[in-house]
Amino acid sequence: MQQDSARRSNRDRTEATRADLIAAARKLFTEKSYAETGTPEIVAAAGVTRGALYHHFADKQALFAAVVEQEAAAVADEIERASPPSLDARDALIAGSDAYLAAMRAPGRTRLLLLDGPAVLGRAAMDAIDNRHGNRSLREGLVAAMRAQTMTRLPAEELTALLGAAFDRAALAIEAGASAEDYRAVLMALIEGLSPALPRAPRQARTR
Amino acid sequence: MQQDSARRSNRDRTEATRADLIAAARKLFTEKSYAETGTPEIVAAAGVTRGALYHHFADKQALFAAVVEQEAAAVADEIERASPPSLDARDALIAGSDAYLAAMRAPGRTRLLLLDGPAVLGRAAMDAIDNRHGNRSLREGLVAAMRAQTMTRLPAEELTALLGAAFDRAALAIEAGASAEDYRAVLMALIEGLSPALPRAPRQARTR
DNA sequence: CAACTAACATACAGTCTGCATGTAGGTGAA
DNA sequence: TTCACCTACATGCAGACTGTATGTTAGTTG
Repeated sequence: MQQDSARRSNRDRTEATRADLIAAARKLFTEKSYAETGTPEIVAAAGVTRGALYHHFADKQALFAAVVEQEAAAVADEIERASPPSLDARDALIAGSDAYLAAMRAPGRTRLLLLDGPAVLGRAAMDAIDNRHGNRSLREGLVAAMRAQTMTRLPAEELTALLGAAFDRAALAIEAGASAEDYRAVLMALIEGLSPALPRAPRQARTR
Repeated sequence: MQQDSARRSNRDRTEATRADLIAAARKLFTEKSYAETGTPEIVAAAGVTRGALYHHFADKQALFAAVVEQEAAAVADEIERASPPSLDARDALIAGSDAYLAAMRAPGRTRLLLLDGPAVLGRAAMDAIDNRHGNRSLREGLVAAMRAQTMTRLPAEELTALLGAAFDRAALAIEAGASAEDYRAVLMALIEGLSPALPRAPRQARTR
């Protein structure tokens, strides 16, 4: 009778414990920083012991990586949802940009993904995560725009990385209290600048 | 007789000890990371005890901040030396850009200034340091170019931050083994894109 | 030269990480 | 069904690190 809560398969136990740990760690890593969050605090919040943590994750960094991966996926999801394939290249790029900036306003996300992430996991590992999630959208958008002849042809990988870095910096500045409009304007000017052939219509409505 | 080494004024002692600590910390912070470098290791390399460290610096972070400040100043110095006021706005911008990318090739500098710095000190503190040193050059270059009508007028603060972020990302990628030429080309295209009125002459000299 | 202060060295308390060992519960084969 | 095995944890421990408090020596000042 008391089976319902007591009787759980090993796979269910693993899944639940891992999810609890990731959720607790996510909350703490976004409220404080990676360095300021200790594993005793995490496991207390998750309702398990440190033994469970070190059973499921190689070390504190591995748990952090799992949190980052999940959070990056969530951001990418918000972007994809905001820029459906029905939009043309330029509009999709703009919609995706705004969705990214909006998604990064979630408390603590900028520190998790843009400060602690690169420092703790390294730029290489962080690039791999980005390329699986957030930057993938941007890259596809840029490639589409270049294919549609609305953008100068440049190496996609490199352009994605640099524009992505600019977006990241804008997100950080906006969270720090800077004007979102100003940063958005500069970002758009940077992208606009890569569209050579287009007449320089100042602020034409975006119907296409 | 043995005064020469034994007899030192307090100010000399302080200066020497602080310099030794900063130098030792700089070496270790650039070889390993901030987190992987312990204060026992630093003071051993500097030839003092941890008591001296905590006498001169509030904590490990404060020592790190001093190292970052010094390193940022060194980078800014290399940039300024490469872009004298005799150059016109555009040439100075290009020379400064190349000098920055060259300066960031010093081993460990990208991690110190671009990964650990922001994560440990926070973006706000890091911005303050950048604005005193590296970014100042870039900002002045951009403002000069905008004044000379060779660049679209945009908010200087924001444009500097975003272009600076792109430069930073390029430096990281280049250190990771990416093609310096490709990243340089994309950076130049981004800057070039901000020069609207100019005919799209590929590489016209720019006497004014 | 005497009082005072700055520049350290030493010792200690608290906390953290990672691992090694122990145990209870789930699983698969006979 | 049962028994051997394995997975999922809990507990305890070793090493290391940070920051501070206290003690000592060397410089400074009236």
